[in-house]
Amino acid sequence: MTAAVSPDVDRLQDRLLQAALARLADTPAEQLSLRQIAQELGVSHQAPYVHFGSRKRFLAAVAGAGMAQATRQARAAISAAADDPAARLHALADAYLAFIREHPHVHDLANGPTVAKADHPLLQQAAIEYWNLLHDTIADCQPSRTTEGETLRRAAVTWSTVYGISRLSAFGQLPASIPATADQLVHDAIDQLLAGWHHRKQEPSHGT
Amino acid sequence: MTAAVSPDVDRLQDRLLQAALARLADTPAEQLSLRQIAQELGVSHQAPYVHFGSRKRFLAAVAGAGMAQATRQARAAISAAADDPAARLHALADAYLAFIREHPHVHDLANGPTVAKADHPLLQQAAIEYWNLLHDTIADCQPSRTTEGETLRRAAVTWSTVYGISRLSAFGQLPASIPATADQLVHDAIDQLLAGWHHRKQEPSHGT
DNA sequence: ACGCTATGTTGACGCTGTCAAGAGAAAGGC
DNA sequence: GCCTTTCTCTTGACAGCGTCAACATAGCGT
Repeated sequence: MTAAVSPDVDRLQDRLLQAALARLADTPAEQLSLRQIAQELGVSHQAPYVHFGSRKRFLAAVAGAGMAQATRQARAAISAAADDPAARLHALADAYLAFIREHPHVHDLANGPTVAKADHPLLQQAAIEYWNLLHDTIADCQPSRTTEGETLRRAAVTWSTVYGISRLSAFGQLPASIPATADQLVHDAIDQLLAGWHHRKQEPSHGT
Repeated sequence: MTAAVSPDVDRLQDRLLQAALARLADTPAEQLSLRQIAQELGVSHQAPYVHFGSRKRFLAAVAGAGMAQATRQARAAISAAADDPAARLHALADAYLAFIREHPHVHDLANGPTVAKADHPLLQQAAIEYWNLLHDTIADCQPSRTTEGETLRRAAVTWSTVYGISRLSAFGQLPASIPATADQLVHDAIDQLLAGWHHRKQEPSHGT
């Protein structure tokens, strides 16, 4: 039972994760080489293995670190938004879009079949925290009588929609003929969902 | 220049693709080995390379073959559905769900960063055909006065929603606490979208 | 002082994708 | 006829990869 005794004791672990995240900026996770990362940091090819045990667990930790960073950015974006629940939801969607655009391979790694949440506690924890953030932000947009089950379903659908548009857009899978940006599609879809929840028609207004 | 002179001349190419698809049933694309596939078919380790040039192009062809098969199944499902446009859209969503559940790794390969549509004509063609099927099925659900641009946007959002729910569900990313199956979420979301399309419209959206 | 645990190193193994060169058959012009 | 080209496929080699095993070195509690 020991935590970090001093801030720079186990820096290698963090440096490995940071180096991997840096490479993921322009390289898919599957062609990421542990040996190259180790060499880049000037350590032996076994150093990553010492700390993480296997490539899979290392990648899971990388994904966890990336997701944790995304969670922090999303929280900051929500805090900076207006006090309106709907505005905060839009801000969260913007943060999601920004994250997947800046780090598509981190997102792909965290949500793909390569690693499982059980592969590293960092990833498991990060996934829970991100989901809680999504859930709470969406729950704040619900009318007062909404049941928790209904809120969960709406959160799942909302997240899936933002996720789908963002991911298809990030990997260029949406046809170029569509006369809208991914941002427009996402915000329109959210407005539509919000309107459906409150079930009386009005013109949704949100800033940006 | 010749095409298939006889039905069993270039069978190796197809057999390679089929063997790869079979392995993708329970193995992620990234840990698929061309050498193993070749050995399984009793040919040399260079045989796949002869036909496809590189691992990337081979995987693109595999993804294309898988997508083409998915397109056929989706078409069949639509044909078997009732004559109602909404029923056909639901049937298409069911086919999509079934495909991603049966072949999650094929779907992941075709929509991920590993291969690009330009890597093999088969994939490019299959992507176009699937999109056309989606677009046409969704277009049939639009009120008569809908513009083509609006239809395109709605098709993109609808597809993204189905895609998001299906993919998150297929890879176990949706929390277990949600009191609904992926099928229920998908069909509820589609019903909501359909209702939104036919209901009195809110503000006309932005232009191009 | 001693051993334990954490942290890193070196060396080897089998597997992978890819390159290079060649074998054998079919196709087609002379 | 034959000769050349093309297509299909094989064999052999190479560097890079993840991983296993064994060893080195420090810090620390007892």
